[in-house]
Amino acid sequence: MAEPHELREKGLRLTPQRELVLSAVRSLGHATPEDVAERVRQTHPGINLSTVYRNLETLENVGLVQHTHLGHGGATYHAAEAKLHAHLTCERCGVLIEVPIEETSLLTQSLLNDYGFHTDLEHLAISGRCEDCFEKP
Amino acid sequence: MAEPHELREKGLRLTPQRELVLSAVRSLGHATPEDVAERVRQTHPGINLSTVYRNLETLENVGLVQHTHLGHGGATYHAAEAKLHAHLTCERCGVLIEVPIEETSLLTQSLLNDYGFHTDLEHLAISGRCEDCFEKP
DNA sequence: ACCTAATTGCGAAAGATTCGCACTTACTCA
DNA sequence: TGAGTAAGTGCGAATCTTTCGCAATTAGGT
Repeated sequence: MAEPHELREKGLRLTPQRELVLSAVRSLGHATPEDVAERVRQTHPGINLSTVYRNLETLENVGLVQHTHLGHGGATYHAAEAKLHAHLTCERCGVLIEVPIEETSLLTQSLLNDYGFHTDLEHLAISGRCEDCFEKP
Repeated sequence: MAEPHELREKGLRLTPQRELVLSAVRSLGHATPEDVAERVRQTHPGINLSTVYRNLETLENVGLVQHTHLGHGGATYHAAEAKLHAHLTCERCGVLIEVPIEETSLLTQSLLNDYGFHTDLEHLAISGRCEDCFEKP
């Protein structure tokens, strides 16, 4: 009667580290690998950063998490079951705005028609200036 | 009657390295700092990578070049006088498609209306799958 | 309980970018 | 035209992020 754990259903071994990485991503929303590691360390201080990286990759491969590039270097991870959304990031203050994917359907439709390009707005953020930062130059 | 050099007009000193960096960016189109360095080395073999980085930053500050994030780590630089365009990058094969900025005006308009967000599509690419890569999974 | 392959920890390596500092050089001005 | 000076350069080291190899550990099947 043991209900199969969601990780096992994906063919993954169930390790404390892996569970903690997954739940950290879920509770953090958008997080860098470093953020995730920090959160996991609260309950599992010894976790190695490599392990975090490897688990994020593994979890992404089975579709439980996703990463997005918000601008510079690092990727951020979020749970895959979160509602589909595009990301707006302010170049100035870094604030992150989530936008329902429907908001962008006119664009993705025309890119498809005109260029045969299948847009994936989840993977890369849209850059710009938020209202506040736009006003004060 | 010495006509002022464009770099001098921006208040910058005119060094061989700086001129070469600028002309490398102009002739390369979209280039990483490493690409730029390689090109500059053809005429100025001794140039240091730090110098390339510093000049790219300087040139960007005065508005002669711009950088764009195409996806992962590195930024790429292009001349600022190039026509305004958004960038589509294929996640799979990395091909880069340039799209006139008007193509995206419906999106930027609605992001402005709905979120007060001033979109800057030059700074971050739009990710997705090109036609070829979409067909073969 | 036992075996095997997956997973982890650790330290090193790789790649990209930045920084400090001493030396050089483009430009200013007398 | 010849200093003087501040910007710019080269060099090496430092950072930061991410990846890798390998030996030790451990989860899950039998």
